[in-house]
Amino acid sequence: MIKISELGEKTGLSPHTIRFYEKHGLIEASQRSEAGYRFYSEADVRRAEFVKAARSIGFSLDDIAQLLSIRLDKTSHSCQEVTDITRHKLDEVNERIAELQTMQRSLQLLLKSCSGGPENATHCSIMETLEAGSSPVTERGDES
Amino acid sequence: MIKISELGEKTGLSPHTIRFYEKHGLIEASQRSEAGYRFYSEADVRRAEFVKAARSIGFSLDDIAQLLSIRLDKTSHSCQEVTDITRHKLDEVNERIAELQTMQRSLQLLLKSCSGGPENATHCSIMETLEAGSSPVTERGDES
DNA sequence: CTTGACCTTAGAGTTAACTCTAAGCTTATA
DNA sequence: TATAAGCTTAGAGTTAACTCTAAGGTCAAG
Ligand SMILES: [Zn+2]
Ligand SMILES: [Zn+2]
Ligand SMILES: [Zn+2]
Ligand SMILES: [Zn+2]
Repeated sequence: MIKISELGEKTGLSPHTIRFYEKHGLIEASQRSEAGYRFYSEADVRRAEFVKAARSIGFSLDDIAQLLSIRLDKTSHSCQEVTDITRHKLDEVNERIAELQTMQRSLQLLLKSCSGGPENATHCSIMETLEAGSSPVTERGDES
Repeated sequence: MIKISELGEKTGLSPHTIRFYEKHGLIEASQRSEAGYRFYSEADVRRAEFVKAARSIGFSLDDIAQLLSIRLDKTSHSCQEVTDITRHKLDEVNERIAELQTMQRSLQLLLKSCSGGPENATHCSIMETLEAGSSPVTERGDES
């Protein structure tokens, strides 16, 4: 049985974060001392490590709550349930990457168009593009 | 001179958002009616469109505040200042894309390892990977 | 018996960019 | 002159995942 700071060291989570996860039902201390100190078993540590691993991959706390409930009773949950959660997360990630890549292209085009030199910004093509009200990537066929 | 809802139609921003931007110094109504109604000039519209364009590209409100102060007096600001802001934003975007791509690879590997079928999750390789405490991408050379 | 490190709780603060609510005033239209 | 649409403000709520604070209790070492 280890205390919260030791669990923190083992998992790389801060005691604050561990308590926060507990409040959200992700982590539990299977024992408390008389004074109320949390004590964690080996199984508690494994659960906390599971949470940490899932978090590192990018799962949300809600996703993790679902994965943990599957973990608690694997026989009554299917691989499909697990892949559904995973695929859904992957979809979100793909969507976000696509959005960011659009920004990336816009920013790269802006940078390519401007010298970046010490001359004043009177004729800066970045400013001009923004003033034209169009993103440099979205600028396809707006008027005839 | 147009009212706030018309500015909203022209820019695709809601009146709420326009007032929010005003509170943060991005947009201003150059006139108010006696009753206090905001009235926007052509120049105000162009400024709002600038904000909208910059926002669409992904600039933060703080970035936009800087770009606007350059726009107000282009002769005393350089192209370099403009590219600095743009490059800094691009760096952030690139960094975020890299993080998301790491997640993407992890999630893809997880999905590849699991059948996703209706069998129960007792031997689910996704669960096993998470229980091993390692992300499937970060799993290089941890022990000897 | 006194430090000092660590633990407890409830609850507030952080970040970004909105988004909405309440309560009341204005304005155009029928 | 109603009625409805639209405007005003201040301020609260939203989201996610922490992060920190305050005020106090516990415990091992010297
Ligand atoms: Zn289920
Ligand atoms: Zn330039
Ligand atoms: Zn400057
Ligand atoms: Zn599986």
